[in-house]
Amino acid sequence: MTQATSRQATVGGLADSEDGGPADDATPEAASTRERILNVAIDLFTEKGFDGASLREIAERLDVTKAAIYYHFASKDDILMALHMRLHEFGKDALGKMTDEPVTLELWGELLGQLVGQMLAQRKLFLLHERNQAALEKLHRDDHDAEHDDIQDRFRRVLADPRVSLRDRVRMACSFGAAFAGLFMSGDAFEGTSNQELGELLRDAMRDILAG
Amino acid sequence: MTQATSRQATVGGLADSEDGGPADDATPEAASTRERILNVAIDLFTEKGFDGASLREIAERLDVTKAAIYYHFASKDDILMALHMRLHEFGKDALGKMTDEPVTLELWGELLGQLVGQMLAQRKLFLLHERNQAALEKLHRDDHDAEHDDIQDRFRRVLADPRVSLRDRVRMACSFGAAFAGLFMSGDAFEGTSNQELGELLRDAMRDILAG
DNA sequence: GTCTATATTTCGATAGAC
DNA sequence: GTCTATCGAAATATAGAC
Repeated sequence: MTQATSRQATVGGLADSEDGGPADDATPEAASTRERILNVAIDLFTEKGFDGASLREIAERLDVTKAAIYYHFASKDDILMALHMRLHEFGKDALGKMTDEPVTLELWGELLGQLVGQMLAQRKLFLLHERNQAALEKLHRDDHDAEHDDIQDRFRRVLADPRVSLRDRVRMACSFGAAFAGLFMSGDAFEGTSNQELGELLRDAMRDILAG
Repeated sequence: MTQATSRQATVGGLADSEDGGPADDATPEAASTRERILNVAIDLFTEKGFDGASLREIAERLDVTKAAIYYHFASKDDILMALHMRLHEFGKDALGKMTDEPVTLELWGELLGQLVGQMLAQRKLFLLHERNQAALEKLHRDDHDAEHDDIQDRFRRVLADPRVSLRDRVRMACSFGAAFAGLFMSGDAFEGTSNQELGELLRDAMRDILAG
Protein backbone atom coordinates (compact mmCIF):
# COMPACT_ATOMS: atom_id res chain seq x y z
CA MET A 1 0.00 0.00 0.00
CA THR A 2 1.33 3.39 -0.94
CA GLN A 3 0.76 6.72 0.76
CA ALA A 4 -1.60 7.90 -1.91
CA THR A 5 -5.16 7.37 -0.76
CA SER A 6 -7.97 7.97 -3.18
CA ARG A 7 -9.68 11.34 -3.10
CA GLN A 8 -8.47 12.25 0.34
CA ALA A 9 -6.26 14.97 -1.02
CA THR A 10 -4.95 17.34 1.58
CA VAL A 11 -4.01 20.90 0.95
CA GLY A 12 -0.36 20.11 0.72
CA GLY A 13 2.14 22.41 2.31
CA LEU A 14 -0.52 23.63 4.69
CA ALA A 15 -1.78 20.53 6.42
CA ASP A 16 -0.75 16.90 6.00
CA SER A 17 1.53 16.59 8.96
CA GLU A 18 0.49 13.50 10.86
CA ASP A 19 0.80 9.73 10.56
CA GLY A 20 3.39 8.37 8.20
CA GLY A 21 2.40 10.49 5.22
CA PRO A 22 4.92 12.40 3.18
CA ALA A 23 6.49 14.96 5.46
CA ASP A 24 4.99 18.40 5.62
CA ASP A 25 7.25 20.87 3.96
CA ALA A 26 6.60 24.04 5.87
CA THR A 27 10.38 24.27 6.08
CA PRO A 28 11.42 26.14 2.95
CA GLU A 29 14.79 24.58 2.12
CA ALA A 30 13.81 21.80 -0.28
CA ALA A 31 10.23 21.19 -1.31
CA SER A 32 9.03 17.64 -0.88
CA THR A 33 8.43 15.64 -4.01
CA ARG A 34 4.73 15.90 -3.39
CA GLU A 35 4.96 19.68 -3.36
CA ARG A 36 7.16 19.74 -6.42
CA ILE A 37 4.64 17.62 -8.29
CA LEU A 38 1.85 20.02 -7.36
CA ASN A 39 3.87 23.05 -8.43
CA VAL A 40 4.71 21.58 -11.81
CA ALA A 41 1.12 20.43 -12.23
CA ILE A 42 -0.16 23.97 -11.72
CA ASP A 43 1.96 25.18 -14.60
CA LEU A 44 1.30 22.32 -16.98
CA PHE A 45 -2.43 22.02 -16.29
CA THR A 46 -2.73 25.74 -16.91
CA GLU A 47 -0.61 25.86 -20.06
CA LYS A 48 -1.93 22.75 -21.78
CA GLY A 49 -5.12 22.02 -19.91
CA PHE A 50 -5.74 19.17 -17.48
CA ASP A 51 -6.43 16.66 -20.23
CA GLY A 52 -3.76 18.04 -22.51
CA ALA A 53 -1.02 17.61 -19.92
CA SER A 54 0.16 14.07 -19.26
CA LEU A 55 1.73 12.53 -16.20
CA ARG A 56 4.69 11.65 -18.38
CA GLU A 57 5.35 15.37 -18.94
CA ILE A 58 5.08 16.14 -15.26
CA ALA A 59 7.45 13.32 -14.45
CA GLU A 60 9.94 14.38 -17.11
CA ARG A 61 9.99 17.95 -15.88
CA LEU A 62 10.81 16.70 -12.37
CA ASP A 63 13.22 14.10 -13.66
CA VAL A 64 11.38 11.24 -12.00
CA THR A 65 9.14 8.51 -13.40
CA LYS A 66 5.38 8.25 -13.56
CA ALA A 67 5.46 5.54 -10.93
CA ALA A 68 6.97 8.01 -8.47
CA ILE A 69 3.99 10.27 -8.97
CA TYR A 70 1.65 7.39 -8.21
CA TYR A 71 3.34 6.93 -4.87
CA HIS A 72 2.23 10.41 -3.86
CA PHE A 73 -1.14 10.54 -5.58
CA ALA A 74 -3.75 7.88 -6.17
CA SER A 75 -4.66 9.19 -9.59
CA LYS A 76 -4.31 12.11 -11.95
CA ASP A 77 -7.65 13.40 -10.68
CA ASP A 78 -6.22 13.31 -7.20
CA ILE A 79 -3.57 15.85 -8.18
CA LEU A 80 -6.19 18.22 -9.49
CA MET A 81 -8.25 17.71 -6.35
CA ALA A 82 -5.27 18.59 -4.16
CA LEU A 83 -4.84 21.84 -6.08
CA HIS A 84 -8.54 22.53 -5.78
CA MET A 85 -8.36 22.10 -2.01
CA ARG A 86 -5.39 24.40 -1.91
CA LEU A 87 -7.42 27.16 -3.52
CA HIS A 88 -10.38 26.45 -1.31
CA GLU A 89 -8.19 27.03 1.70
CA PHE A 90 -7.47 30.57 0.57
CA GLY A 91 -11.04 31.41 -0.31
CA LYS A 92 -12.81 30.17 2.77
CA ASP A 93 -11.97 33.18 4.93
CA ALA A 94 -13.79 35.55 2.61
CA LEU A 95 -16.63 33.09 2.21
CA GLY A 96 -17.11 32.90 5.96
CA LYS A 97 -18.70 36.32 5.84
CA MET A 98 -21.63 35.01 3.86
CA THR A 99 -24.58 34.01 6.00
CA ASP A 100 -28.06 33.11 4.88
CA GLU A 101 -29.04 36.75 4.84
CA PRO A 102 -29.37 38.42 1.45
CA VAL A 103 -25.99 39.82 0.44
CA THR A 104 -25.86 43.60 0.15
CA LEU A 105 -23.72 45.54 -2.29
CA GLU A 106 -21.67 46.73 0.67
CA LEU A 107 -20.95 43.22 1.93
CA TRP A 108 -20.18 42.08 -1.58
CA GLY A 109 -17.71 44.91 -1.92
CA GLU A 110 -15.94 43.92 1.29
CA LEU A 111 -15.86 40.30 0.25
CA LEU A 112 -14.47 41.01 -3.16
CA GLY A 113 -11.96 43.51 -1.86
CA GLN A 114 -10.54 40.77 0.32
CA LEU A 115 -10.68 38.25 -2.48
CA VAL A 116 -8.76 40.50 -4.86
CA GLY A 117 -5.84 40.46 -2.47
CA GLN A 118 -5.85 36.69 -2.38
CA MET A 119 -6.21 36.45 -6.12
CA LEU A 120 -3.17 38.65 -6.57
CA ALA A 121 -1.19 36.48 -4.19
CA GLN A 122 -2.39 33.20 -5.70
CA ARG A 123 -2.69 34.18 -9.34
CA LYS A 124 -1.52 30.86 -10.73
CA LEU A 125 -3.95 28.84 -8.67
CA PHE A 126 -6.91 30.96 -9.76
CA LEU A 127 -5.81 30.85 -13.39
CA LEU A 128 -5.62 27.08 -13.19
CA HIS A 129 -9.23 26.99 -12.09
CA GLU A 130 -10.42 29.40 -14.75
CA ARG A 131 -8.86 27.36 -17.49
CA ASN A 132 -10.00 23.94 -16.33
CA GLN A 133 -13.68 24.38 -15.62
CA ALA A 134 -14.70 21.24 -17.47
CA ALA A 135 -12.23 19.01 -15.66
CA LEU A 136 -13.18 20.49 -12.29
CA GLU A 137 -16.86 19.95 -12.94
CA LYS A 138 -16.19 16.34 -13.77
CA LEU A 139 -14.19 16.04 -10.58
CA HIS A 140 -17.13 17.27 -8.55
CA ARG A 141 -19.53 15.02 -10.40
CA ASP A 142 -17.42 11.97 -9.65
CA ASP A 143 -16.95 12.98 -6.05
CA HIS A 144 -19.72 11.37 -4.09
CA ASP A 145 -18.80 12.56 -0.60
CA ALA A 146 -19.48 16.00 -1.98
CA GLU A 147 -18.88 18.56 0.69
CA HIS A 148 -20.66 21.09 -1.45
CA ASP A 149 -19.54 24.42 -0.13
CA ASP A 150 -17.59 25.09 -3.25
CA ILE A 151 -16.63 28.71 -3.75
CA GLN A 152 -18.16 28.91 -7.16
CA ASP A 153 -21.44 27.41 -5.97
CA ARG A 154 -21.69 29.91 -3.16
CA PHE A 155 -21.14 32.78 -5.54
CA ARG A 156 -23.74 31.56 -7.95
CA ARG A 157 -26.28 31.03 -5.22
CA VAL A 158 -25.86 34.65 -4.16
CA LEU A 159 -26.22 35.86 -7.74
CA ALA A 160 -29.43 33.87 -8.08
CA ASP A 161 -30.93 35.02 -4.77
CA PRO A 162 -34.39 36.38 -5.65
CA ARG A 163 -34.45 38.52 -2.50
CA VAL A 164 -31.87 40.79 -4.12
CA SER A 165 -32.86 43.00 -7.04
CA LEU A 166 -31.76 41.90 -10.49
CA ARG A 167 -29.93 45.15 -10.99
CA ASP A 168 -27.85 44.66 -7.86
CA ARG A 169 -27.08 41.07 -8.68
CA VAL A 170 -25.89 42.00 -12.15
CA ARG A 171 -23.71 44.66 -10.57
CA MET A 172 -22.23 42.07 -8.23
CA ALA A 173 -21.38 39.78 -11.12
CA CYS A 174 -19.91 42.67 -13.07
CA SER A 175 -17.72 43.80 -10.21
CA PHE A 176 -16.32 40.33 -9.87
CA GLY A 177 -15.74 40.10 -13.59
CA ALA A 178 -13.99 43.44 -13.56
CA ALA A 179 -11.46 42.26 -11.00
CA PHE A 180 -11.12 38.96 -12.75
CA ALA A 181 -10.47 40.45 -16.16
CA GLY A 182 -7.87 42.82 -14.78
CA LEU A 183 -6.02 39.89 -13.30
CA PHE A 184 -6.46 37.05 -15.74
CA MET A 185 -7.86 38.04 -19.09
CA SER A 186 -5.38 40.71 -19.96
CA GLY A 187 -2.50 38.36 -20.51
CA ASP A 188 0.65 40.14 -19.45
CA ALA A 189 -0.57 43.60 -20.39
CA PHE A 190 -0.18 44.79 -16.80
CA GLU A 191 2.85 42.71 -16.02
CA GLY A 192 5.10 45.59 -15.09
CA THR A 193 2.60 46.85 -12.56
CA SER A 194 3.05 46.11 -8.87
CA ASN A 195 0.43 44.05 -7.14
CA GLN A 196 -0.37 46.94 -4.88
CA GLU A 197 -0.96 49.45 -7.68
CA LEU A 198 -2.99 46.99 -9.73
CA GLY A 199 -4.99 45.99 -6.68
CA GLU A 200 -5.92 49.59 -5.96
CA LEU A 201 -6.93 50.31 -9.53
CA LEU A 202 -9.12 47.24 -9.54
CA ARG A 203 -10.73 48.08 -6.23
CA ASP A 204 -11.48 51.58 -7.52
CA ALA A 205 -13.19 50.20 -10.60
CA MET A 206 -15.17 47.74 -8.48
CA ARG A 207 -16.32 50.53 -6.23
CA ASP A 208 -17.64 52.48 -9.20
CA ILE A 209 -19.70 49.52 -10.30
CA LEU A 210 -21.14 48.81 -6.89
CA ALA A 211 -21.80 52.47 -6.09
CA GLY A 212 -22.89 53.33 -9.68
CA MET B 1 -9.60 12.19 -51.52
CA THR B 2 -12.33 13.46 -49.29
CA GLN B 3 -13.75 16.95 -49.05
CA ALA B 4 -11.99 17.64 -45.81
CA THR B 5 -8.82 19.61 -46.47
CA SER B 6 -6.44 20.22 -43.64
CA ARG B 7 -6.68 23.50 -41.75
CA GLN B 8 -8.65 25.27 -44.43
CA ALA B 9 -11.74 25.37 -42.30
CA THR B 10 -14.40 27.71 -43.57
CA VAL B 11 -16.92 29.43 -41.40
CA GLY B 12 -19.58 26.92 -42.16
CA GLY B 13 -23.10 28.07 -42.72
CA LEU B 14 -21.86 31.48 -43.71
CA ALA B 15 -19.42 30.89 -46.53
CA ASP B 16 -18.38 27.58 -48.09
CA SER B 17 -20.55 27.74 -51.17
CA GLU B 18 -18.32 27.07 -54.13
CA ASP B 19 -16.54 24.14 -55.74
CA GLY B 20 -17.70 20.68 -54.81
CA GLY B 21 -17.65 21.18 -51.06
CA PRO B 22 -20.53 20.16 -48.87
CA ALA B 23 -23.48 22.34 -49.79
CA ASP B 24 -23.96 25.60 -47.96
CA ASP B 25 -26.87 25.37 -45.65
CA ALA B 26 -28.25 28.88 -45.62
CA THR B 27 -31.59 27.21 -46.31
CA PRO B 28 -33.02 26.41 -42.89
CA GLU B 29 -34.96 23.17 -43.57
CA ALA B 30 -32.38 20.51 -42.71
CA ALA B 31 -28.88 21.35 -41.55
CA SER B 32 -26.13 19.66 -43.52
CA THR B 33 -24.15 16.99 -41.72
CA ARG B 34 -21.23 19.36 -41.56
CA GLU B 35 -23.34 21.92 -39.75
CA ARG B 36 -24.83 19.33 -37.46
CA ILE B 37 -21.36 18.17 -36.51
CA LEU B 38 -20.34 21.74 -35.67
CA ASN B 39 -23.45 22.31 -33.59
CA VAL B 40 -22.94 19.17 -31.56
CA ALA B 41 -19.25 19.96 -31.20
CA ILE B 42 -20.03 23.35 -29.67
CA ASP B 43 -22.05 21.69 -26.94
CA LEU B 44 -19.68 18.82 -26.23
CA PHE B 45 -16.47 20.83 -26.38
CA THR B 46 -18.02 23.29 -23.97
CA GLU B 47 -19.44 20.74 -21.54
CA LYS B 48 -16.50 18.36 -21.40
CA GLY B 49 -13.67 20.39 -22.86
CA PHE B 50 -12.03 19.90 -26.25
CA ASP B 51 -9.79 17.09 -25.04
CA GLY B 52 -12.43 15.55 -22.84
CA ALA B 53 -14.91 15.20 -25.69
CA SER B 54 -14.22 12.43 -28.20
CA LEU B 55 -15.22 12.10 -31.82
CA ARG B 56 -16.97 8.90 -30.84
CA GLU B 57 -19.33 10.90 -28.64
CA ILE B 58 -20.02 13.42 -31.36
CA ALA B 59 -20.71 10.62 -33.81
CA GLU B 60 -23.01 8.81 -31.39
CA ARG B 61 -25.02 11.91 -30.70
CA LEU B 62 -25.57 12.36 -34.43
CA ASP B 63 -26.13 8.67 -35.01
CA VAL B 64 -23.34 8.42 -37.56
CA THR B 65 -19.87 6.90 -37.38
CA LYS B 66 -16.52 8.53 -36.75
CA ALA B 67 -15.55 7.93 -40.36
CA ALA B 68 -18.41 10.12 -41.49
CA ILE B 69 -16.98 12.97 -39.47
CA TYR B 70 -13.62 12.50 -41.16
CA TYR B 71 -15.28 12.99 -44.51
CA HIS B 72 -16.26 16.51 -43.48
CA PHE B 73 -13.23 17.45 -41.42
CA ALA B 74 -9.57 16.60 -41.83
CA SER B 75 -9.00 16.25 -38.11
CA LYS B 76 -10.45 16.97 -34.70
CA ASP B 77 -8.43 20.17 -34.62
CA ASP B 78 -10.09 21.14 -37.88
CA ILE B 79 -13.50 21.11 -36.20
CA LEU B 80 -12.29 23.45 -33.49
CA MET B 81 -10.73 25.69 -36.12
CA ALA B 82 -14.01 25.90 -38.01
CA LEU B 83 -15.75 27.02 -34.82
CA HIS B 84 -13.00 29.51 -34.16
CA MET B 85 -13.47 31.01 -37.62
CA ARG B 86 -17.18 31.20 -37.03
CA LEU B 87 -16.62 33.35 -33.95
CA HIS B 88 -14.07 35.44 -35.76
CA GLU B 89 -16.67 36.25 -38.38
CA PHE B 90 -18.92 37.80 -35.76
CA GLY B 91 -16.19 39.75 -34.05
CA LYS B 92 -14.50 41.32 -37.04
CA ASP B 93 -17.08 44.10 -37.51
CA ALA B 94 -16.40 45.51 -34.06
CA LEU B 95 -12.68 45.02 -34.52
CA GLY B 96 -12.75 46.98 -37.75
CA LYS B 97 -13.10 50.13 -35.71
CA MET B 98 -9.65 49.70 -34.24
CA THR B 99 -6.97 51.54 -36.11
CA ASP B 100 -3.36 52.11 -35.08
CA GLU B 101 -4.38 55.14 -33.10
CA PRO B 102 -4.45 54.81 -29.33
CA VAL B 103 -7.88 53.59 -28.27
CA THR B 104 -9.87 56.05 -26.17
CA LEU B 105 -12.31 55.10 -23.44
CA GLU B 106 -15.10 56.38 -25.69
CA LEU B 107 -14.12 54.20 -28.61
CA TRP B 108 -13.68 51.24 -26.30
CA GLY B 109 -17.17 51.82 -24.95
CA GLU B 110 -18.63 51.84 -28.46
CA LEU B 111 -16.71 48.72 -29.39
CA LEU B 112 -17.77 46.83 -26.33
CA GLY B 113 -21.37 47.95 -26.57
CA GLN B 114 -21.50 46.40 -30.00
CA LEU B 115 -19.68 43.31 -28.85
CA VAL B 116 -22.10 42.73 -25.97
CA GLY B 117 -24.91 42.41 -28.47
CA GLN B 118 -23.00 39.82 -30.43
CA MET B 119 -22.02 37.97 -27.30
CA LEU B 120 -25.66 37.75 -26.29
CA ALA B 121 -26.59 36.41 -29.71
CA GLN B 122 -23.68 33.96 -29.87
CA ARG B 123 -23.39 32.98 -26.24
CA LYS B 124 -22.50 29.37 -26.88
CA LEU B 125 -19.70 30.20 -29.27
CA PHE B 126 -18.12 32.64 -26.83
CA LEU B 127 -18.47 30.21 -23.96
CA LEU B 128 -16.75 27.54 -26.03
CA HIS B 129 -13.78 29.86 -26.45
CA GLU B 130 -13.63 30.82 -22.81
CA ARG B 131 -13.53 27.22 -21.73
CA ASN B 132 -10.98 25.97 -24.23
CA GLN B 133 -8.18 28.48 -24.06
CA ALA B 134 -5.46 25.85 -23.89
CA ALA B 135 -6.69 23.94 -26.91
CA LEU B 136 -7.11 27.15 -28.92
CA GLU B 137 -3.61 28.29 -28.08
CA LYS B 138 -2.23 24.99 -29.25
CA LEU B 139 -4.23 25.38 -32.43
CA HIS B 140 -2.63 28.74 -33.09
CA ARG B 141 0.81 27.41 -32.27
CA ASP B 142 0.45 24.56 -34.73
CA ASP B 143 -0.97 26.86 -37.38
CA HIS B 144 1.95 28.10 -39.41
CA ASP B 145 0.08 30.23 -41.96
CA ALA B 146 -0.88 32.31 -38.96
CA GLU B 147 -3.13 35.13 -40.07
CA HIS B 148 -2.59 36.76 -36.74
CA ASP B 149 -5.45 39.18 -36.41
CA ASP B 150 -7.00 37.12 -33.70
CA ILE B 151 -9.58 38.94 -31.63
CA GLN B 152 -7.89 38.15 -28.37
CA ASP B 153 -4.52 39.35 -29.64
CA ARG B 154 -5.97 42.65 -30.77
CA PHE B 155 -7.57 43.20 -27.39
CA ARG B 156 -4.39 42.44 -25.55
CA ARG B 157 -2.38 44.70 -27.77
CA VAL B 158 -4.71 47.58 -26.93
CA LEU B 159 -4.50 46.82 -23.23
CA ALA B 160 -0.71 46.86 -23.46
CA ASP B 161 -0.50 50.07 -25.48
CA PRO B 162 1.89 52.34 -23.54
CA ARG B 163 0.40 55.46 -25.16
CA VAL B 164 -2.71 54.94 -23.03
CA SER B 165 -2.55 55.54 -19.28
CA LEU B 166 -2.43 52.48 -17.06
CA ARG B 167 -5.54 53.62 -15.28
CA ASP B 168 -7.55 53.79 -18.50
CA ARG B 169 -6.27 50.44 -19.70
CA VAL B 170 -7.23 48.78 -16.46
CA ARG B 171 -10.66 50.36 -16.80
CA MET B 172 -10.97 48.94 -20.30
CA ALA B 173 -10.10 45.46 -19.11
CA CYS B 174 -12.53 45.79 -16.23
CA SER B 175 -15.39 46.91 -18.43
CA PHE B 176 -14.88 43.93 -20.66
CA GLY B 177 -14.70 41.61 -17.69
CA ALA B 178 -17.89 43.10 -16.31
CA ALA B 179 -19.82 42.27 -19.45
CA PHE B 180 -18.18 38.90 -19.67
CA ALA B 181 -19.00 37.93 -16.10
CA GLY B 182 -22.60 38.97 -16.49
CA LEU B 183 -22.89 36.70 -19.48
CA PHE B 184 -20.74 33.71 -18.75
CA MET B 185 -19.54 33.44 -15.20
CA SER B 186 -22.88 33.64 -13.47
CA GLY B 187 -24.06 30.24 -14.59
CA ASP B 188 -27.79 30.44 -15.07
CA ALA B 189 -28.37 33.03 -12.35
CA PHE B 190 -29.82 35.46 -14.89
CA GLU B 191 -31.46 32.86 -17.05
CA GLY B 192 -34.97 34.21 -16.73
CA THR B 193 -33.85 37.64 -17.89
CA SER B 194 -34.40 38.72 -21.48
CA ASN B 195 -31.38 39.46 -23.62
CA GLN B 196 -32.51 43.04 -23.98
CA GLU B 197 -32.85 43.69 -20.26
CA LEU B 198 -29.58 41.97 -19.43
CA GLY B 199 -27.83 43.78 -22.23
CA GLU B 200 -28.96 47.16 -20.91
CA LEU B 201 -27.93 46.39 -17.34
CA LEU B 202 -24.53 45.32 -18.55
CA ARG B 203 -24.06 48.38 -20.72
CA ASP B 204 -25.01 50.58 -17.76
CA ALA B 205 -22.40 48.94 -15.56
CA MET B 206 -19.80 49.25 -18.30
CA ARG B 207 -20.55 52.95 -18.67
CA ASP B 208 -19.98 53.48 -14.96
CA ILE B 209 -16.56 51.90 -15.20
CA LEU B 210 -15.49 53.84 -18.27
CA ALA B 211 -16.89 57.14 -17.00
CA GLY B 212 -15.84 56.48 -13.38
C1' DG C 1 -21.56 10.30 -48.08
C1' DT C 2 -21.56 6.78 -44.94
C1' DC C 3 -20.13 2.33 -43.45
C1' DT C 4 -16.91 -1.70 -41.30
C1' DA C 5 -12.61 -2.75 -39.79
C1' DT C 6 -8.21 -1.75 -38.33
C1' DA C 7 -3.78 0.63 -37.69
C1' DT C 8 -1.16 3.39 -34.48
C1' DT C 9 -0.22 5.99 -30.58
C1' DT C 10 -0.61 7.59 -26.06
C1' DC C 11 -2.40 7.65 -21.76
C1' DG C 12 -3.55 6.33 -16.96
C1' DA C 13 -2.57 2.89 -13.90
C1' DT C 14 -0.37 -1.44 -11.67
C1' DA C 15 3.15 -5.09 -10.22
C1' DG C 16 7.11 -6.01 -8.20
C1' DA C 17 12.33 -5.31 -7.68
C1' DC C 18 15.53 -2.40 -5.24
C1' DG D 1 10.57 6.47 -2.24
C1' DT D 2 11.88 5.57 -6.78
C1' DC D 3 12.70 2.47 -10.49
C1' DT D 4 11.71 -0.90 -14.85
C1' DA D 5 8.37 -3.07 -17.36
C1' DT D 6 3.99 -3.76 -18.85
C1' DC D 7 -1.16 -3.91 -19.21
C1' DG D 8 -5.59 -2.48 -20.90
C1' DA D 9 -8.39 1.11 -22.50
C1' DA D 10 -9.49 4.72 -25.37
C1' DA D 11 -8.34 8.05 -28.60
C1' DT D 12 -7.25 9.87 -33.41
C1' DA D 13 -6.91 8.66 -37.86
C1' DT D 14 -6.88 5.67 -42.25
C1' DA D 15 -8.18 2.05 -45.89
C1' DG D 16 -11.35 0.44 -48.71
C1' DA D 17 -16.18 -1.50 -49.63
C1' DC D 18 -20.81 0.08 -50.69
